[in-house]
Amino acid sequence: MFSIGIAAERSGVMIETIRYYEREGIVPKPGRSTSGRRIYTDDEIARLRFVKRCRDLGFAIPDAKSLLGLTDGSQDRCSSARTIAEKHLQSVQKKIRDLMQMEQSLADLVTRCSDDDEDCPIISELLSAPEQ
Amino acid sequence: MFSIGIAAERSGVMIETIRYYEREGIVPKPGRSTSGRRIYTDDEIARLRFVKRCRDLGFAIPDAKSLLGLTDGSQDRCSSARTIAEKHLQSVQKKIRDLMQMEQSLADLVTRCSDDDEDCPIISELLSAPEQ
DNA sequence: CTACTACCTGTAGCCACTACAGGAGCAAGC
DNA sequence: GCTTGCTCCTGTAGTGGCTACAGGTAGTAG
Repeated sequence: MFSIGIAAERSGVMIETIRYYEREGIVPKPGRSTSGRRIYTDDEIARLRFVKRCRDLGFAIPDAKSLLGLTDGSQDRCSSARTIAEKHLQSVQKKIRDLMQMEQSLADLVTRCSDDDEDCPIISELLSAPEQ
Repeated sequence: MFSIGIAAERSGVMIETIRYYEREGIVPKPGRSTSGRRIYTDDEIARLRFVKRCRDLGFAIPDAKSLLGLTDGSQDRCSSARTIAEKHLQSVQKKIRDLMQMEQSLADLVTRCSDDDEDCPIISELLSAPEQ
């Protein structure tokens, strides 16, 4: 049985964030001491760590909640989990593509920039009207 | 002289966003008609488009504001612009690296997932305690 | 007994919008 | 001239996922 501070330390989730997760119903409410302090079991700390790992992998909170829901031994856990993970993987891949496009455009601008104040490509290209 | 609707259409910035930019001082306040409606010049629409392009390239609003400030022919525009762009380029590259790391981890999980409910790697790896 | 923590609740702030609610003005058709 | 419907106005609240207070209580160490 652990205090929220210990739970934070062991799960890697900040205290304020733990309370936020509880408020939002992402993790179940833990027990309380007589004086009203939260008391966490190992199991509850594992749940917090689970959510942290999901978040580190970029899953949105609702996805993390769904994945956490699968840990209690429901049917078709694996295919459900894979569906969520594949969907997320695709969105990560799209983000990477978008960012690489951005990177290309930015690198172009920076490369072509040659301290010529009269024709700075960064300024002038951003200013130029699009063909629309 | 154009209404906010036309300005939105020509700049690609949504009406609500234009008002937001004005409120936040990112673009200067346009003139008003006698009945209080905003009136935009070509120049002001070009500024909106400039901010849009900056945002599309992922620049933060303060950066977009700085870059927009350079369009009025200040000294060292080009090197100032390049400094901002290089810094942003680096942060984009870092984001790409982080996302590719995520992608790798996710792809691993999905690949190793084989509909085995007893040992779904997505669930079990997320649940397993880290060595810490 | 005092000082210092760790904890509590509730609320506001972050970013960059987005989406209302509730009202006013304006142009076109009847 | 009157209605209809469109665009515009202001002001405020919501989004996601936290993070950071303010102001208070409880427990512990010296």
